[in-house]
Amino acid sequence: MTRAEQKERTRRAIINAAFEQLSADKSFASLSLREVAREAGIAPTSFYRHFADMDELGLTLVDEGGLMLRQLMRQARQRLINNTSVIRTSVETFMEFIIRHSNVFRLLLRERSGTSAAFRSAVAREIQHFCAELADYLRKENKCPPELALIQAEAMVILVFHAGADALDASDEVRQKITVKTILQLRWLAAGSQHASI
Amino acid sequence: MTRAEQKERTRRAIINAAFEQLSADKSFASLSLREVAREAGIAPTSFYRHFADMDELGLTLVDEGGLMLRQLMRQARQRLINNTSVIRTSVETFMEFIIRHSNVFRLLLRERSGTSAAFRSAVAREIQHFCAELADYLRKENKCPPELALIQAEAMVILVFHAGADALDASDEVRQKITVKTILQLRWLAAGSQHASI
DNA sequence: ACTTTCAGCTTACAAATGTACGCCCAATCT
DNA sequence: AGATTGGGCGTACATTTGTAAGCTGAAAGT
Repeated sequence: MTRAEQKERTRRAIINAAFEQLSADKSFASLSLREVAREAGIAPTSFYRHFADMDELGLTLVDEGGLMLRQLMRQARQRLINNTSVIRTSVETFMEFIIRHSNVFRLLLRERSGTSAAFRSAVAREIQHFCAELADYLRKENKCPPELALIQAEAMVILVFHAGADALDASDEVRQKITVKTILQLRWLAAGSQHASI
Repeated sequence: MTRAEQKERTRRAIINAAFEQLSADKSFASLSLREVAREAGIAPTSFYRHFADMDELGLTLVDEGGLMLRQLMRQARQRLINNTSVIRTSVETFMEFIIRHSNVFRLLLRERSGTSAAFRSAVAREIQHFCAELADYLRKENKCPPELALIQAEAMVILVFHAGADALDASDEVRQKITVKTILQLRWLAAGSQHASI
């Protein structure tokens, strides 16, 4: 095995260990370097061969999380081809994401308002992408004026994100109700912005 | 000075010390018992004379923060008497609150998605109050069906909360833009729910 | 007047953490 | 083949943490 391969392998081990340890009761801030190293199966000091400190690791996690989110969006758009309602499909896809990758979503959710400015802006950037692409869609579909489309998209993303946060701790049944509720809220927003622009 | 008075006084010193240390870079979770005790001017072990552990202190802080929020709402309603727009007044009052008590707002914002289930539900309860009272207002004012009013209120509160989070780090100018944007979003919601119920 | 209560203190300790330093050895380079 | 590089390790240390145990003195109770 080449040296670069091995290095990349332990780097992934560290990243995976960190994602693994994140949970409802454990935020990234409460993760210690030693803990991560232990889970990754390396000595504490070996950590520094890959990241300067925990912050650097954290930013990597946020980037990867954002990437997953964007992949989710593309997945949702693909589904749209054979389906009617944008809003319903998007919300349902999002809900599937937070079930499958709840730790990733929790990371984004928490660091969005966390103590590190770098983390906050990293998450903000990822969400920004999310909003921009949705706004693009709204412009084409509903012919909103450009700035209004972005404002509408932002509101929608906020509502979906919050719904996801609620759904994290909920049972399947409750999650279903949250989904329905969120769809309703998004439709109001869509209808309201249409109505107002006339 | 009576003994009970003195006890209450140091209890407040602890609470104030905790609020004092909260900031953009310092979450409650990153606060240590010793740190709080130091700031409050007592020995670390004396802390236990007032709270069983840091969690108990934290829940007290959340309760006090929620109380402040409800007081804010009453204040907003009082203003309404001499004013026309509910939405504008509410958003502006909220913005004033997060400027005056940014540490309190940050606490609620963070613990809403924090690592302690007890904290999360405590914050959720406070926000619930917020939503319920707004829903009440919407029912009377706009004659929405009861459940729809609550759903609308929840969406509005989420949007205002998020706007507050954004405004925390922003300049006066940017905060003004956020305010305008949020008002627009809330009006869309109001219009959309009216439109849909017809 | 005396006893009891109890907020606050000092001392003490075990556990965990970040990280500096230096060794080792296999992959890589010359 | 020999020299170099660099990922991984063990040891070590200073800090910080939560909290247990026991003392003190003044307020409150009798």
